[in-house]
Amino acid sequence: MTNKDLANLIFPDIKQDISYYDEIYKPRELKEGQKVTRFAPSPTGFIHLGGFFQAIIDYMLAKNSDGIFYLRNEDTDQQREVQNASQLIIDTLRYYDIMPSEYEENGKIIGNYGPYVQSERKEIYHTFIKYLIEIGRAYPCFCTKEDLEQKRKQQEERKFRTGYYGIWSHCRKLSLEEQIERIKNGEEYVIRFKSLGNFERKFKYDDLVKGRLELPENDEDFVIMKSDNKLPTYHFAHVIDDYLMKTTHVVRGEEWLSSLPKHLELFKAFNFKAPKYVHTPLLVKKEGNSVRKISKRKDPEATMTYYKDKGYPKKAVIEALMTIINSNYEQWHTANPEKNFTDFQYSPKKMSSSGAFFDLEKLDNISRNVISKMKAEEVYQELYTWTKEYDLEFKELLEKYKEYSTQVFNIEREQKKPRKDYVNYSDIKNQVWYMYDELFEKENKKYDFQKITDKEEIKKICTIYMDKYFNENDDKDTWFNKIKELCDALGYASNMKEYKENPDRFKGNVADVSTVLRVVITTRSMTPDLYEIMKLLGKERIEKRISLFES
RNA sequence: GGCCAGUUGGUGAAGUGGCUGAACACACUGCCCUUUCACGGCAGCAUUCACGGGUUCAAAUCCCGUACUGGUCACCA
Repeated sequence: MTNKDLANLIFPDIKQDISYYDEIYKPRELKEGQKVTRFAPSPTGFIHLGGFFQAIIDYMLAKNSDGIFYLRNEDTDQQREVQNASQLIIDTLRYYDIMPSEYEENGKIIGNYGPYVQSERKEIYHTFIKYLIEIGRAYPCFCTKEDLEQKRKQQEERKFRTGYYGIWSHCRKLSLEEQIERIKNGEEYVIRFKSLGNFERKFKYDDLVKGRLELPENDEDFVIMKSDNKLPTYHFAHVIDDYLMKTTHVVRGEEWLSSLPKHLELFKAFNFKAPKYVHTPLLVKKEGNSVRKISKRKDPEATMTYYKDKGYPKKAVIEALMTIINSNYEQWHTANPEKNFTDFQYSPKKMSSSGAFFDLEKLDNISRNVISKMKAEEVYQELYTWTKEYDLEFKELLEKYKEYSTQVFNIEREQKKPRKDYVNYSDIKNQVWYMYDELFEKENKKYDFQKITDKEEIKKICTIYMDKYFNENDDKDTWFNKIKELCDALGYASNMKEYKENPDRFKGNVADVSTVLRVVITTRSMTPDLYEIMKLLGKERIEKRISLFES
């Protein structure tokens, strides 16, 4: 009886040895410095903000070095797998325009290192596991859930470290004969890695984000192949795939740091060169006084669909994440406004190594800036696209009044200091609804008058203004001068300085009078430039609104 | 509990022994500009870098200890 017999018993169909795959997956022809990165999510639902954050880093690392970014679907956990999730992940990457150059979609493999779905790579993993068994570095374990549970209890009681290691690794000591016999008897088993490490021994490791680390060696005989579906665990699949797919840099969350010794020992057992690791800080959120990982279940903003639903421009979302990734990104971006974010040189070393808050307020601010820099036509297009999915009523209005809407969005826009009214696309309607009669008329109007609230006085101001002063063709200065004339005629101060010096001499000032007009026309006391609003609405509609108010 | 990591303002953070009397951005506050609101401009906002000790002429930066926070300890990734 030899290890080889055991290996053949477990994997009778595997004929090739591991060198076979070195023929298939040749080293990539990389120039000096080119990086190969990957995004490797498990398809358990919508893409998570933290995952997306890592995908951007992967993408940056690859683009910065003119390297390769690929996508691998880690679907070894069929229990938690969610239908369509893998498609959703691709859709999100496509939506944000950070597409990998190698991936698998609808069963179609794009790239030479596939398949890129782990469940399709079973035979590969089995070949490598078989090899490990042959060289005596892996063995079957027949411990049941109950056995393990009991072992853990004992360890806790006796204040030992929990885990399957050293004297606690029961099945490691089984004889070859017994192993073979129990398998032949049809007993359930997993395959465990046989660790040679010593927990008391530390080794130094340089992580690209965290810097120098001191970690204990792994001594656990962790599971590398599951019993039911014979798929590998993450630890094993990671090592094999990133070796075969020639990943140079592994970007993953820092929750993986503690299992790094396992991975490193596996790489060593195969005599593979390990990739470099970029362990990114977790995205956290404040809850009361404590801080916790941002969670899909509790936080709507943890799911990438949130940003699409709200209508944040893609650029804004990426920019917000980039400022967390490297805080000097903002300065770079203001200095190079026309450049694409991928031109920025990302540096893992400059990344904060502690948990980062994703600040929605900051996102709002970035988003305002992004939208304020767009041309009116672009706002129209983006908004229109958004409403198709989220606001059909508004979509119809946009269709009906395309030219007009573009002009509305252009109020105080294409100028040196554009307004920053719009936070995101879902917010625009709240800002411009009064520019559309359809929306204005059905609105339950609350007129927000400020200083002048007497209805008769308001009527008087409106009537006299329309009769004697309003002219559709006036330019802005003439328009304002006429408002001032109106003030003089009615006993309001047309000059603010004069008013401030002698407030008692006047009934009010030009601002108060403007506010009256503004509120009657829009119901709001705060709007963009009244002149432009009136010009767009036109005489007829202004009159209609005045009479609507009076009735 | 073991192991690992982190701790600079309300937030993201710059910072690797003297150029920091702690950048920059967001938020906040005040003033100015002004037909409102915004925008913009100006100013303010950490006498101090979790705490305690040490090294040094000099420490947020190096060392030790303490506290707190987070991660991990699955046939989940």
